[in-house]
Amino acid sequence: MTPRPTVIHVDMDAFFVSVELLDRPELRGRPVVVGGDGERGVVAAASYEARAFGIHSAMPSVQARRRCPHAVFVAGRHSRYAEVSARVMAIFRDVTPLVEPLSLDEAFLEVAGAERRLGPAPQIAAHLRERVLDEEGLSCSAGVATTKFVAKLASQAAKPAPSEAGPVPGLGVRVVESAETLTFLHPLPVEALWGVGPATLSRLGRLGVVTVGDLARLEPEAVVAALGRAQGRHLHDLANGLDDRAVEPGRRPRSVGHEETFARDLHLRGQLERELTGLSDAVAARLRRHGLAGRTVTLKVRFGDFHTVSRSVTHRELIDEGPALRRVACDLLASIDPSPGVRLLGVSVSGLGSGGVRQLTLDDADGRLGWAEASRTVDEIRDRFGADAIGPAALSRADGLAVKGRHRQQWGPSSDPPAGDSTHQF
DNA sequence: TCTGGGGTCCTGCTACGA
DNA sequence: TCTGTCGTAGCAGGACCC
Repeated sequence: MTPRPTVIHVDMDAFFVSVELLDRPELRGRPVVVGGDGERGVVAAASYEARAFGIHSAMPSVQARRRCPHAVFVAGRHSRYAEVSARVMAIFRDVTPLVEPLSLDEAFLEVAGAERRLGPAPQIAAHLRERVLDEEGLSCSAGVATTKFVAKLASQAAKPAPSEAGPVPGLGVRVVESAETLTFLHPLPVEALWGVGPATLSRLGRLGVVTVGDLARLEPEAVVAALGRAQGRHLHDLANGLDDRAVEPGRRPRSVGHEETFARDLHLRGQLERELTGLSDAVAARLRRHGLAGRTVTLKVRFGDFHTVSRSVTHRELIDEGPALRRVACDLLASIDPSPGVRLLGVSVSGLGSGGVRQLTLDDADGRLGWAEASRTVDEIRDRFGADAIGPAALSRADGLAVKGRHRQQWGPSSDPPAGDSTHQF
């Protein structure tokens, strides 16, 4: 018996832009770009009107502005998108508990268990679209298939298309029956497969692969020889419609990190150590919010020429406090010469476990105040007054150098960094 | 023509203990 | 005691995704 399609992939249409248009309806019908507006900013999302000018996400903002000088640039508001996303995900969970969010604006749903109540999967997909539109005023596209990756490709096939005359509505829901899987997949360009980026595309190109069908027809050994064992087998399977990954609700994060590109390169170790204070504080706060702590700390440094290095160290103790994390990060920074100019600095923590157990704290170093207690108090203040209400005193300075609210802009340094600050310090 | 920030996963290398 | 091998963990880098 052929399997029925019961996996749904739902993808919000131009999500960040659509949320902005909810709050600023006067911008409807205009090319709108959400993202960083500084010289080093990038586009996070573009309206279909902006896409008609060739603007797409991850494009440098300066390039987007050149392509469409009359576009409206809007700074992103991550917390607002997260808030709307949570309500959309709640609608999905109302239909099935088996929801696997991929990002703020898309998720997989396994609906086999909901079909008796709500009808076959294509009907459920249409029902979900209606509810998201009715309750949140947002449009989304859905793909329905027997496997996750085909459902994802199907949702892309259901999306609206940009055009100079405005967006052309898509199917809304695209269903790929089991028997239809290969005829759907094989004409697609091979880069449509999840996991084929520029580097893999170029390697496959050397084998004469252009479409998914070309890849499917190759011997698996040839693909493995070109791409390595794991990726080669995986992509060859996908090209043949094989994907046994299940929808996994409630996946735990494997790492938590924070990184920041500076408005201009930093050359002095002291400047970088100061930045590490803010980054470590932000990472530690997020770890605690999720009830997590980690053993491995990784420092990422990108130089002005885009050359990027990382240094990591694994400790016995779990870390979830800013000062302890900063100390480890500064130790890692000591092995790097910043004098050529550092463009980006990042701190991440992996090897995660449950937080709230014995941790590496400043108490170990100098026997003073318990930072665990101070961290909890900081968390409570942020819960009440917002993420920027309190911050490390080391980040308070008057020269405005490369400092921005850790929780404001996410798509590159602003062209107009916030001056001064009214936060409490510690 | 210029490349953000949040992640995941894989590979190759090295160190280390059995 | 020395040498080789194997498995594993840690580290660094790269590719990819949204």
